[in-house]
Amino acid sequence: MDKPSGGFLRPGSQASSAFGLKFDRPREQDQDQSEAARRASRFGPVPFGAIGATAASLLADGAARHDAKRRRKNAGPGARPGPAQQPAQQPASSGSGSDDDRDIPEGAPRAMPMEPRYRYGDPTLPVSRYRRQILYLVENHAVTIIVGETGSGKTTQLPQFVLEAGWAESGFAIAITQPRRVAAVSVAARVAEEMEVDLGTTVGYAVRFDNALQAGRTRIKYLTDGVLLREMMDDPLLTQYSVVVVDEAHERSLSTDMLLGLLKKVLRRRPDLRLVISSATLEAAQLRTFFDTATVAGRKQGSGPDRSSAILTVEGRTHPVQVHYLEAPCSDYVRAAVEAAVAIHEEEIPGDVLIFLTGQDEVTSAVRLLEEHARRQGGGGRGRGGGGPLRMMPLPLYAGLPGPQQQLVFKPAPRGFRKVVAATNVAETSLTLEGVVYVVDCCFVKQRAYNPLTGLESLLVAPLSQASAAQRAGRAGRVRAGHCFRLCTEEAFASLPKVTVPEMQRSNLVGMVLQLKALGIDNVMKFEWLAPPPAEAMVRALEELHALGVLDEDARLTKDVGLALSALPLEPPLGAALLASRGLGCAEELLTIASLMSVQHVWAPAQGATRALDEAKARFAAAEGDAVTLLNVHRAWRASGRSAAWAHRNFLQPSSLFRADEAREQLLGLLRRHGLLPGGQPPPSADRDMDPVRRAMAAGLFMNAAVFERTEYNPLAPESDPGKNVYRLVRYTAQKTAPLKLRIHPSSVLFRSTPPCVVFHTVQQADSGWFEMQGVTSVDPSWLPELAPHMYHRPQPRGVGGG
DNA sequence: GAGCACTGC
Repeated sequence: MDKPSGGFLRPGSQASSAFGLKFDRPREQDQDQSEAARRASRFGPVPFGAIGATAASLLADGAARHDAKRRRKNAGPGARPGPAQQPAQQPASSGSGSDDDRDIPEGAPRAMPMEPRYRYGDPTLPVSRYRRQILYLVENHAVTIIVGETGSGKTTQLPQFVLEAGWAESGFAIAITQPRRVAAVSVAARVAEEMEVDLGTTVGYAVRFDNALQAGRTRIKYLTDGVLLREMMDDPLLTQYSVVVVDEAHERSLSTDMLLGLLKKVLRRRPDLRLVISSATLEAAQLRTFFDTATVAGRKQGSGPDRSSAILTVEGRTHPVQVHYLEAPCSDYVRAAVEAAVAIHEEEIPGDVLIFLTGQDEVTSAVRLLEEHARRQGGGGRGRGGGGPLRMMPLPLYAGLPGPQQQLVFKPAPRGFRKVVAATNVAETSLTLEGVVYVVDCCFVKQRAYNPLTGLESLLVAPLSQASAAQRAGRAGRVRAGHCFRLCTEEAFASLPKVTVPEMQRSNLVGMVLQLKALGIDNVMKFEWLAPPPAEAMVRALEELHALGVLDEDARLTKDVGLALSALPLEPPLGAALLASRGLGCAEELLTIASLMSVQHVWAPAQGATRALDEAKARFAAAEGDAVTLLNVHRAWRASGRSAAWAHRNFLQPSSLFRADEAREQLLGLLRRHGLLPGGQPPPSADRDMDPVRRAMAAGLFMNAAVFERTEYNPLAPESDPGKNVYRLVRYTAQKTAPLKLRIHPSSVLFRSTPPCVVFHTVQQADSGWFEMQGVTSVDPSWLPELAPHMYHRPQPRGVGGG
């Protein structure tokens, strides 16, 4: 590699280049700030950030409160518990000096300075200045949207404000949902500490497999959105909660979107319930529109809160990040990212570098290139201002990385070293690295895509959205002012989508429709979606559920399969396989297989040792395919006494195996509780006969049945080339263009064999366009019409069937 | 010939 031509970070220089990468003059401001500026100019001076609530309504504070109280009184029993003590009852401290010197209209109420009577919370966080406004809005609006930027403290403080205002009295609790379990647990712990209570008393959490709660005592409850959805199955109106806070709603995950749609329904029935949604800027307006259209019975009667949702913007506490773009597009972003990182290392003052790439593969090769460079340079970073030469310490980071190796990334770099972390999207939201000052962003992301015509879900590399890019850039501003290098031109960046397409619109909806049906929502086509999924995707989900026996001819949940499946925390096809296993006498085996298949990262990443990984896999490999191989793995794992050392020797991740064990226990318990397996005796086992196991797999995964068609040879390849074995989906697909080319994924134990008929768990689309089947089980094609008569026997009604 | 990130009574 060449020496950098230097200085590309210095603002003011016309343009700069590093290793042949030319970056434009840096932008003055980071995304968020310019967005804030635009917002301000569009809306005029924003009184303490409140956009949804007019200044007039805020000025009418006292009167409105009085009205609200009267209304509540008239609402009769069952009405909201209501704040006992209203901090907002304080007269507006208009014009008084405060810690906020923004331009506030004369006479408008101002943020109240922290007062000693508030016991809870951290008054130094930006959100604390908005306590009074937040409580006002929560009191008076059914829905409050808090646009809280990173570091505003909303996640920890909001529930404390609401608690102290009396919303958790008379047995009510406050729910705060998180998209990730680690977040739910760690935030709960932090809030308990802030409030000086034991975790699991006043403040608790609930995530799958784990909770710290005391019924009747826990007032602030952090939970994953999935857990809240599950709670709705028993208690559709969420009667134990007076306030539900949906955090990180802008991520627009499948379960967040579903939850918001359901909460809109709940609000109609429960005028006493308050919903607080935290979101990033770009999504906030859409959320407001969604909730504004709520027509409410309660309002006609003059009870209940204002149905127009309110938006409050709370600034974050991060440092500015300068954004740099390429002058000309690059053709290989992995190489370009490495070159940029090297240039930063050699030219810039200390501070860690975080590189965003799309996949494990890219991360591994970037780390390899960085290591090569580090070796060649003998550690030659200048590290201006660092005193002495700084050496580069390249590290990988992705979700499948075993725990101990992930930990390396979180340790501060040893003295004299600069960490350069090559990461996938984990580092965008799930994991936070301290000490990052430079972000290099390839501006692509690997994400789920769903084609309702083929009914196949796969992972594809797609251009990043501007919103995600802003989030990635923000990772450089946590400790001090930072820099973000986007590996695209500014023009190209401007043409990127503003926000990421919600998962709802690019997923298979089978699981979600099942859950809605279980909640008694019969007409799922009419459900009010925040982002309506494609009609074809809905139709396909209904067809699949019908084929699985979950829905009857009238699209109602069936008593046996439908109700049972909705109780299981499994993808419907795996759940169906588990249910089928009971009749086939192999529930013992299917419990194991379903658990392992629903846990990620069972195998450790090869990290160069592909041979060794293959050999390890070969020790468990079964001719029946990957499901039976997992069964063998689990039997050997148990025989080893669940030894972590044994797992490591066999390229298995003990943490994943333990998680699968937990899932297995949970599933077994659920089957027994619902009378689907008798208690007090072990589940039926097929022992050594794997035919029932394969039948059970086919009974659940018959949608994904494929038959061997032909071997395709590449005319240019040498004669020794084994060619590619082409499979064809058995079921009909609505895709009218070229037929799908399916093959067995190289990670499958069946990769080198050619079973005539298989069912698979997932499919992956390779760069070459091939769909590669993963989690493959060889089955007998004659089983299909037997096990799935809806799909493989009946004449085609419309779109389904055939084969 | 090789795995984005999550989640669930």
